[in-house]
Amino acid sequence: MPELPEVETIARFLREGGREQESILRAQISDAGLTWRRTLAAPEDPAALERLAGQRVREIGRRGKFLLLGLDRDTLLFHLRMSGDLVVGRAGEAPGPHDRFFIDFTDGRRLTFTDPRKFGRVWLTAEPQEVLAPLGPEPFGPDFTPGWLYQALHSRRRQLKPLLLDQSFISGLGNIYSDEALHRAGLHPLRASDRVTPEEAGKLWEAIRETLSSGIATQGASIDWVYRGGDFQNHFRVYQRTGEPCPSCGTAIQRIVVGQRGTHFCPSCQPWKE
DNA sequence: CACGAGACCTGTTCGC
DNA sequence: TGCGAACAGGTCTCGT
Repeated sequence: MPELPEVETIARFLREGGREQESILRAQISDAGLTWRRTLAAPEDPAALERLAGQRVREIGRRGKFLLLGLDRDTLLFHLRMSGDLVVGRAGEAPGPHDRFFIDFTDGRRLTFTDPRKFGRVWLTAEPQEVLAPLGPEPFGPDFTPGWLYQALHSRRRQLKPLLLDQSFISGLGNIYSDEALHRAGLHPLRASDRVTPEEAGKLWEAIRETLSSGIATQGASIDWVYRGGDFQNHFRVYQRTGEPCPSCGTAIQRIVVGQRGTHFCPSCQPWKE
């Protein structure tokens, strides 16, 4: 599930609350539990989770695809990878089969990290910047400008699709939103980054922001069993629409594999160029 | 530096 | 109906 809009949606839900659910801001941790060892990326020793007890949630944020819980002395970072999710429930209940990590609060609630495929990771650290350091600019941050994008595209020679997926280039895009953004920009996914013109870079800049904005506005995409609530899957232009007509021109959407990822595009709106 | 393959995992859907 | 193959929102590591 989790690309920038889905993680942002979850962060807002935890911060602002939702149906029947109050914010976990200021909730105080009483206990923590780990039911799948490898889910904890740091620290090495799970016994160190004991230091969570007593700390309160002071801040809830997102950086790229990381969800951050700022505590009194530490930060908890969550990366949901392919199938992770964060849900609020009652403390004391038996963990479900896919629950990997949880923190209990003194008010009787529990925040559970659930993740069927076990790819997700949690970091507990006083230095979150060390985990986040490799990330490229935030798509809605001040560093991400059309001019920056143009020069960054030209500082390397990569195919556009894998480059957009590279979190050290730009943070937050995943397979859905990169396909959607390239379609909006009218750029072929295999186009060489250093061949893009300033005008095309400007289009791509705008397409990335518009695509992510509509994803956030619809509370992310829910596909299969993995995610709940969002509606962006009903607004896909190309993603998982192989053979269906392009919403702009009617041409059949094509699927190719790029960097081992399914890639969807309109051969007419996104023509191949050297 | 760029790229492809394999690894890490489980669950669902597809094709015969 | 059954069963193996293919596929899935991500990222890391290794070899070329």
